[in-house]
Amino acid sequence: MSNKVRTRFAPSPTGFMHVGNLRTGLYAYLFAKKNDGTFILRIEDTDQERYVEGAVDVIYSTLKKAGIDHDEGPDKDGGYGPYIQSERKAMYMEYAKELVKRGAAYYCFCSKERLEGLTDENGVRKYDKHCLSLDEEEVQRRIKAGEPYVIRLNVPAEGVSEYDDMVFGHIAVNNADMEDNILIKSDGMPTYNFANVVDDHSMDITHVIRGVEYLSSTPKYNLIYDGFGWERPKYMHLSPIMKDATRKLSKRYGDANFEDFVAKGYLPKAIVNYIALLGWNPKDNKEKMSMDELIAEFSVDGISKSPSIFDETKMRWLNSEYIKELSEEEFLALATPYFDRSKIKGKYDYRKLAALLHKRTEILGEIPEKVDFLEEFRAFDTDMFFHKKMKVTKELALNVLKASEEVLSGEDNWTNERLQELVGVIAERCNVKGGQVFLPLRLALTASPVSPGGATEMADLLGKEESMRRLRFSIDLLEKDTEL
RNA sequence: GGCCCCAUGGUCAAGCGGUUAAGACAUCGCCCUUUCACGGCGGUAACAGGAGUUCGAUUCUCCUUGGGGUCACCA
Repeated sequence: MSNKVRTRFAPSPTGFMHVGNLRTGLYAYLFAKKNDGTFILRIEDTDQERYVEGAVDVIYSTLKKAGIDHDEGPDKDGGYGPYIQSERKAMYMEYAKELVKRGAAYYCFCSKERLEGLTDENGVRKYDKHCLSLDEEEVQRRIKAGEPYVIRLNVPAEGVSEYDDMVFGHIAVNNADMEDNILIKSDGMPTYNFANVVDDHSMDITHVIRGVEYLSSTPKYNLIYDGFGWERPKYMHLSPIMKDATRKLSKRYGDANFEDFVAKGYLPKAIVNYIALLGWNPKDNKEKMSMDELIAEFSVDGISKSPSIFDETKMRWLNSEYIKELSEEEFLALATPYFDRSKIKGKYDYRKLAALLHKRTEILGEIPEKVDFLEEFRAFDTDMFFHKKMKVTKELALNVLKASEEVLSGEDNWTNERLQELVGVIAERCNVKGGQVFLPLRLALTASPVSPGGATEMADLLGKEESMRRLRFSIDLLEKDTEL
């Protein structure tokens, strides 16, 4: 047993990784790295009911994408294996027997019927230690006779169990409020409660980092450690991430999985950065942080005790910050699959498009809707041309567009730079300000109040032929409208 | 229902007895290479309520209210 910090992340292979769960793993990782410790991955697959095929691979790939590297795990033996709970089955019964010997646990033969009879008016049931009084001889006789049995924890009938949590502080629970939980089920398999303690101890876990749902049952875990005479680990319980004030963010809502966010166009780094900030904040208020910075800044006193509501809007912002710092090449590479998924697949200059979109993209997933207008030009509401601040009216817009048609139709050097110059010419001819040309022109070409670029950039992208076609179309539309 | 825990703007949150109660996101307004966006600047907005303790409470104590968790042969 060394003094080195050892933390673990013990997910169940039940499908995609939920961000709340990932955050727990992240904190365990950050704490270990911050303290020069070891971070261990353990797969808790004892619940065959919930087991999902391929889910173990999801755990690996999620951790890899998130940049969370485990030092030990099923694929990285550190001498504390096996790291998959189902492969550890054999050891638990022996440990349980040891605990019985030490008087901290006992055999129980009570029938389901008898147990149900113990239910009180609130529907709450607490085992009455009925089998605790059985003597050794009778126990052995009944086991030999093949009677089914479980092994229960022997919680003291009186007194208080307490411990100090690293984030919640002192926690005290009356022993009388705790039940003699089952450690070994009648099928000989351990319950989670027991397996967890045995695993943590045999893997030398020094700091147990997990969700608050275990806060009040931790005294029970401690009773097991005490029963064996093992040193208790330190505990760090984490408040949940909520969907809103009353609902926990959970798999059931289907929108909280790491993979789902990646699919929507969030960069893994941004997701990790955001969830790191949910429930924890560094002393200096820094928000955008790399994994190395997170490790350097991480501290337990920055962890908050109250639940945090997941705010996707803020994560979008953080994601846009990460996108902006990408190089043009990197952005083009990331955007290309989204171009291919949009209506403009295979058309237009992706590089040019990417350059325009780069600073205007919060999440990659919104790229298709931002470029679809290139292929979807149709009748629109001409009220868009009315702009009070720019002093643009439909009439003015019509004049400008007509002049634009004349000027632009004779131009063969169709580049952004040249078009900029021509806007000046048009403005002069109509005796209006430049902005009064840019605005109507941009609207005429895109049929949309917001576009991924200015008027000339849009014209450049569309090419002369298509630009002229749209210009004509918009003029017709406006003429028809202003006549009425 | 018993027990454990939590409580600062719409959201994340700083604050650890004396502050004009930070900052970020969102929102609103203004500015900007005359249009979109980016960017810059600024505004609106909070200590759940009530008793104490104290010269003085957002900060400490208690109660109320609200919320979360937990009471399994699930993890």
